[in-house]
Amino acid sequence: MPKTADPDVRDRLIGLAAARLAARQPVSLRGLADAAGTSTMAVYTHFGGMPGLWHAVRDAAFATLAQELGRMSPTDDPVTDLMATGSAYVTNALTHPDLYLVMFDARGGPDHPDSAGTTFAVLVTAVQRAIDAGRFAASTDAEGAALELWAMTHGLVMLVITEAIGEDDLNRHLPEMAIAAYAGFGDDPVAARRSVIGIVPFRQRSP
Amino acid sequence: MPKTADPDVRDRLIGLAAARLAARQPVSLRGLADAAGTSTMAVYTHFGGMPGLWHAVRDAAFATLAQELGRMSPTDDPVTDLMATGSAYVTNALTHPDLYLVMFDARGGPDHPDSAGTTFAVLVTAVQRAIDAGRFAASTDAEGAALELWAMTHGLVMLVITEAIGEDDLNRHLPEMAIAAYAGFGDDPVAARRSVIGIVPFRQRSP
DNA sequence: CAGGTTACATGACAGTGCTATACATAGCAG
DNA sequence: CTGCTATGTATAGCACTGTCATGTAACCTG
Repeated sequence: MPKTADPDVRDRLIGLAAARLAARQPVSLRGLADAAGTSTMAVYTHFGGMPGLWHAVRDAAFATLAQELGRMSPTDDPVTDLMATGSAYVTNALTHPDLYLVMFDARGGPDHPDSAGTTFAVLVTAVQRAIDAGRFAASTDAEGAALELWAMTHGLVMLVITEAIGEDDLNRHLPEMAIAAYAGFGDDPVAARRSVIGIVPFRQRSP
Repeated sequence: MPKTADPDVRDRLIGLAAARLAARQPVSLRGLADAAGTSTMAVYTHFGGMPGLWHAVRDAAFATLAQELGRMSPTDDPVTDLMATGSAYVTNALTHPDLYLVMFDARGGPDHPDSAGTTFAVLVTAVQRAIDAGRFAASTDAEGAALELWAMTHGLVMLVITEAIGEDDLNRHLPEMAIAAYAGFGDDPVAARRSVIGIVPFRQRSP
């Protein structure tokens, strides 16, 4: 009996929100509805309100990131792949800093476990490959190691986005931090250092 | 000739803003002015607007943190002191998570260099002590090493505050990450590990 | 004590997210 | 194919936000 909601409107709202975010324009309920050619109520039927919209934007951003990281073609060196994954992660974050902030907005509330989870799983898999290849100690906890790599990368990225440090600081220090982490996971420091060569720069140019 | 602004009103506004932040109450211009027993214009004469108020709150938070970290009494092991500094940093952040978010709010704009700078200087000094004591390689860049330790700690803290990971994850992984970093700075891994013992837990209890 | 300058009070304005109500439309029952 | 019903959407208003123009009163200087 019901009239079905138009999923196109939903996608348009999410896309427009991300676009205004990227353009550093204020993203407001009325502005979004006008741009989408609908009324403010559409946001409530589809998302239940602005927080719900932000939640959907965040989920979409994580899905895009997971897809982006997932389609990287692995080389014969799993540690090099790990470093390349980190590089892609940083590039994504610094190319869309406002979207990255929404992804990690503290006012986001608990999300579906598959939002950030699937993205994190990509990293865990990459770590597991390094373990299986014997580069990391067999006793290494893949999830724990992935969490540590994620945390250090996230920290540098956040400091860059909040302008506490410069982008050059990130390019200078992330390789060194990664090498130290890899060594801590039982990798040969020399091999770890070799795996990092040629990965930088993390981003081609400023936007 | 002029009528001088009351610095007491200024301090009261900053303190009330921080208090409402800690109480997780919405901090609005009118609510603040009412609680401070003044009018909304006081915020404009003292801070030029709400962004200026947030800026002042952030500066005050950094000053408090620098003072808190600075009055830690050094032991005979500079690396242990470094770890203790990190522990105090984490405790401060997780005890006042909303204030921590304001300190690193991306919409804060460029701040006076002495705001976060003096806090960071405390960490640089602690690293320099480890270098002078021969625990870190003499070739170690004190500022660079401090930045790396800061970034990894900040990353873990932010992930905890945004509820991407749990507080127990931080307690579990920060020591390991620090040990790996210390080793990368040239410290003996065994000595590094010994320096970390007894530092955890980073926070006594949940708030 | 007078003058001028400034902090602070009042009120209005544009904008925000949210929601109660009215309307239009899509889908199923007959 | 018709009519009912359930649902998405439009409209308008509410309470709230930060900002600023104006007015008043207090202060310091000369």
